[in-house]
Amino acid sequence: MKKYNHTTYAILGILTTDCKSGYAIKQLIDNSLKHFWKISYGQIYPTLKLIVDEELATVSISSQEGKPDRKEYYLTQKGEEVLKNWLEKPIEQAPVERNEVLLKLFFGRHQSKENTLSQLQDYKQKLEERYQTYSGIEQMISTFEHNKRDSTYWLITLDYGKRVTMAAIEWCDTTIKQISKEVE
Amino acid sequence: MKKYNHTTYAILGILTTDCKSGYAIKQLIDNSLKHFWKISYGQIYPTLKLIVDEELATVSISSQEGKPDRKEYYLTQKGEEVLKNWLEKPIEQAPVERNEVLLKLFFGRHQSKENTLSQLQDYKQKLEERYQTYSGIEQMISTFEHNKRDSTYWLITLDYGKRVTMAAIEWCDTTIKQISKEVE
DNA sequence: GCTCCCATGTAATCTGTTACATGATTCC
DNA sequence: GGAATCATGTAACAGATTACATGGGAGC
Repeated sequence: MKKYNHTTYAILGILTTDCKSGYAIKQLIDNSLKHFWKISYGQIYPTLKLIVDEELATVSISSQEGKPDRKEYYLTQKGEEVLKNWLEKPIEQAPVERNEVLLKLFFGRHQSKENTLSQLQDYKQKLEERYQTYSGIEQMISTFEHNKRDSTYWLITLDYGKRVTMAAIEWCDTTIKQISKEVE
Repeated sequence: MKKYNHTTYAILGILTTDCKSGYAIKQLIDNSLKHFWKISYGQIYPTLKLIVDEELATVSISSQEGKPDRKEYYLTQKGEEVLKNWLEKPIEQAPVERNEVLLKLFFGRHQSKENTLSQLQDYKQKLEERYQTYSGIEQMISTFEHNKRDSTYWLITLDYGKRVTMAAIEWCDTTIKQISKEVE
């Protein structure tokens, strides 16, 4: 089976939801997916074009009252097969996250401890804000979203974000303590 | 102060260590940095050229016995200032990691539970292998590296990797249990 | 008319990988 | 001579962001 890039698979996946247009796809990403998957319009529209060229979906124009027309994309049989095939294939490798803080820390020997500490404190604060964001979304889903089938997977991804973020926060704490002690 | 990209800063940082040539930079990355920062030759050599053009470093050819000549790069005053400036600047945002497993899971409603489970088990295994790798390196450093100043920062970055990986493994366990229960 | 949101799209640019080309030196 | 390691480099391609251009419709 022909290979496509990750962006294509992500968009095919989104097209199985209620989001059928380029604009709606972007909204879904900005509302829900952005914590682990971002796509810009500069990718979305060209990719939708490719998807139609490859006959993975068909387009039709939908008129809406009070709003401009929009193009709606619907997966073809072939599109569904390509998506299914990707969903069933194990990932090639766990992602290697680029981490600028670790990079700066690696050069820590050539910095003042005070600067290293302030980097760590800043990082910790950003992580705590992120954790709060995740918790807030979680609360909102638990409170308002009673469609269990939808919300379950949503909550699972949030749980991932929270756990990993919390582990990083704890690392910050430990490291800050350790380096502080060395300053004395 | 003029802005450069992350790759440039990373290379400036590496040039403060004993690694002074393009080849040596690549070795350092493959040996130590690759878990949170990868760079290919296709970036290294052009960036080194840029660094010299911008007068952040000077080059000289170094002859070695029994090996081909190599070019050695040394930071200029300006290069050191640019590096220091970057090291002191707080990061703009904590990195957003693309996660293909979460993406697939997000579309989980449209998959069989069995497939979701097998994705999770595969992911867990990859994470466990990674954890073992980190532990192995840690052991090696603790055993053989007695230069405390160097190894401290080294161990801190490894600790980060271990904590975050372990959190992800625990998430896998919880999620696998939860989804298994739903299958019944 | 102006602003805001809805909606689609593209061009320029940046970032990064992969594959290839080249050649010195050592050891077998 | 051949293989392995050391060493430098580039061209083609892939992936992604940013900024811009365009325009419909609603509400003030």
